[in-house]
Amino acid sequence: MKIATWNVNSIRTRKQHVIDWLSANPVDVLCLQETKVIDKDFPREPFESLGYQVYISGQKAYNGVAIFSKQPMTDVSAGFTPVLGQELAEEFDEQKRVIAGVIENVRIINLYVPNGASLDSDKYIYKLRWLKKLREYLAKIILSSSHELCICGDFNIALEDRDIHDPMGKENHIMSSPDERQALESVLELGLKDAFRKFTEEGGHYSWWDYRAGGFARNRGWRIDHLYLTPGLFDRAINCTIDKEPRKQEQPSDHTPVIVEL
DNA sequence: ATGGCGAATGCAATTCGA
Repeated sequence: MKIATWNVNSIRTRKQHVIDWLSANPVDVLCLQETKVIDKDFPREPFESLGYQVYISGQKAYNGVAIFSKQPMTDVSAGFTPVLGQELAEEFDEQKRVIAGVIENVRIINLYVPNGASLDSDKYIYKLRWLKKLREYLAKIILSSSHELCICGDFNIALEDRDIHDPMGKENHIMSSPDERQALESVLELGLKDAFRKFTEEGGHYSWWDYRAGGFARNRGWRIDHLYLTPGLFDRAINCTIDKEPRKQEQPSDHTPVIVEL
């Protein structure tokens, strides 16, 4: 089974890119972030025509997540509240950042973690609180179900310096500050391992490059899109790669797909 | 890195992203 994650930065703008990529790379599951569209306007048809079930949780202009799956998923849910309760709805589920479902005894949880803007921003506080809530959400799921987990998506965090093209002096930079790294480490302590690092130790491998200042051409990137697996799945992983091809196309997303093969 | 680029909204200029 192949599972991929890709922040497309608007599914309407990137529709043809995703069609082309899926035609060439017919993965079993594709998790998308930043779809940026309300559910009734999501372009379902081309992906259903490619043989995918389409599960979406979107909103106007910002955020938005989706899962495309070759086989129907069970127990599909959006947001934290189906697990943690309705009292969180306004604070955490107004922004559409979580969609999950089960396929072949694997629970796939697709995330778009808040960016945080900068360390002096209220959005950074929200990012840290959101990650703490994510930990509660995952802990409860782990306690109440026997499925293996694949937690994937745009985490907006480069966990280690080798995940950044130029890590010097990035302690106060969003996506690499100690507090947000610790918040993610705390999530991973539940028993999740980075699929990409099972196969690749060296730096220089990124999933996002800034549109500005020729970021991609100069490979000035960050590895912030991740696939984290519970131990049973991690053992089953036979490959995990970053496909830079879509980032080379005209009018690309600033992110590119990451794929794990189980 | 002061900004640089791109998308959405909505129709010009602003907000957001990372």
